[in-house]
Amino acid sequence: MNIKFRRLKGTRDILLEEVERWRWCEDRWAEVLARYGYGEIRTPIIEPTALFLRSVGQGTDIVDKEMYTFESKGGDSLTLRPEMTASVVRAYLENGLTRQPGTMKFYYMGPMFRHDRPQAGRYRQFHQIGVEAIGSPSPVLDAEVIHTAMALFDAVDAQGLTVSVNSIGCPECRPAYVDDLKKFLNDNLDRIPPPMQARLDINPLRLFDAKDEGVQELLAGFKPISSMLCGSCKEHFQTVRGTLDEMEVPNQEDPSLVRGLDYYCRTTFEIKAQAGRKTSSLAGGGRYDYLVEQCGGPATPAVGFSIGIERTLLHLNDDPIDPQRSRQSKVDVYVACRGDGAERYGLVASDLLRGFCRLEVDTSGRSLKAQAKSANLRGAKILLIVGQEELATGSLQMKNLENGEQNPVDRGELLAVVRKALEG
RNA sequence: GUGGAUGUAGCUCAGUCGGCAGAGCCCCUGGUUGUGGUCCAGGUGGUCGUGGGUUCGAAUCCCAUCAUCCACCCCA
Repeated sequence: MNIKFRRLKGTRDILLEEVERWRWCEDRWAEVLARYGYGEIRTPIIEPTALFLRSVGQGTDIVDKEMYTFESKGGDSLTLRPEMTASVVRAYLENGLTRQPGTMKFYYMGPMFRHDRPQAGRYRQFHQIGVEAIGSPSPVLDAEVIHTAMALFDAVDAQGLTVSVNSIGCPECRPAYVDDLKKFLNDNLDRIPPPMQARLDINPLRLFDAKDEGVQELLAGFKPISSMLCGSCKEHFQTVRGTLDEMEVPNQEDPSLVRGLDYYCRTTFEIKAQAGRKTSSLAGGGRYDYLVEQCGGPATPAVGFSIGIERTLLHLNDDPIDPQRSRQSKVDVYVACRGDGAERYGLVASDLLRGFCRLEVDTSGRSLKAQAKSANLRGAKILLIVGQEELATGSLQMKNLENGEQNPVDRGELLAVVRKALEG
């Protein structure tokens, strides 16, 4: 068919049966998050571009090449959010929550936008569920946050995941390490592919992200950041890992885990899935103790993560959705109508059934046979038939589609009779 | 931005050596004058992604282009 409009590259339609899967997950996640003390936050999908420039950071791929940025009619630069942490921090400050006692714990679910090249598990509009816990510097909170992420995966039966953790230090200890790293890399420039050399000056830590074998090998020969952490960062990291161990969250240190966003400090972590011989990152997060201050608020430590919903669903590996069978919504009662006035009579007479069941009144004008077929396809337990005879006698034919029994029902008794039939 | 694969009916896909555009599923109608899930018969549905080229003749060969998927980069 010559369709006039197609969906944008990297976007998807989710319908019916697949939406049910999403909601199944979302319901469980909301329940888990409430148990960890999180409340939901919803923020706008568009934000001032500067918010992401300052938080995510220039020099990151997200900001440099993946943002959906456009100009408003008033001439302001706006951006479709590529991630949520910046928005939550903005909202935290804008709503005057800095004076709230204790740690503010928010969770969110919603679409994010990054102008990437799409591929398996990667979309330009994708969805994340995540948390931000703002106001505590405690390493114990880092551990709880990681535990929360695992609880979310648990709640939807996601198996076979591994937790990687690292510490990237703080402004006290990181600069010295970065300097040494920069020197080391400059001495070995010939072993770094040119496209990655650009990264060297802006954020050399991100070379650790490279999958290039030569670079990996090179960096494997360099001292890990853990060897350069200051005393308090070292202690923080040890407490995070120790607490995870006590909570029986298997985790491994990954010195190459530096994450692609600027605002992280100390703890960074990632949760990965093995799919064949490939690993894909389902979730990532970490501590960001300086972001709130950077956004104009008081110095406030925080930690959070986000989970990729599409990737998680992909990993769940459920039975594939049958495209033929999943294009009709389910109902309990189906009303087939035939002849003049039947549709009107059928709708008015059966409408009260909607108080306790799912109902569909067929107004297609097809043959009774076709309507009955649809009733079956829609999973109806009861078929109500309205024709001229029923109109004349003030009744409906009620057919039980499970056992084939059929009887006339007086219109006045319809509610009671259908309710009983559905319950039995 | 780079590389690879694939584009044929609503869906999943065949289509040989260049020779009438196909199957299964879905849908519609009938068998059953008003009855589903099984069965039988019939039917609707096509810009063969698009544009050009070669040829008597192109879904098929060539070129270009677009789209989708996969991979790289990077990330969720």
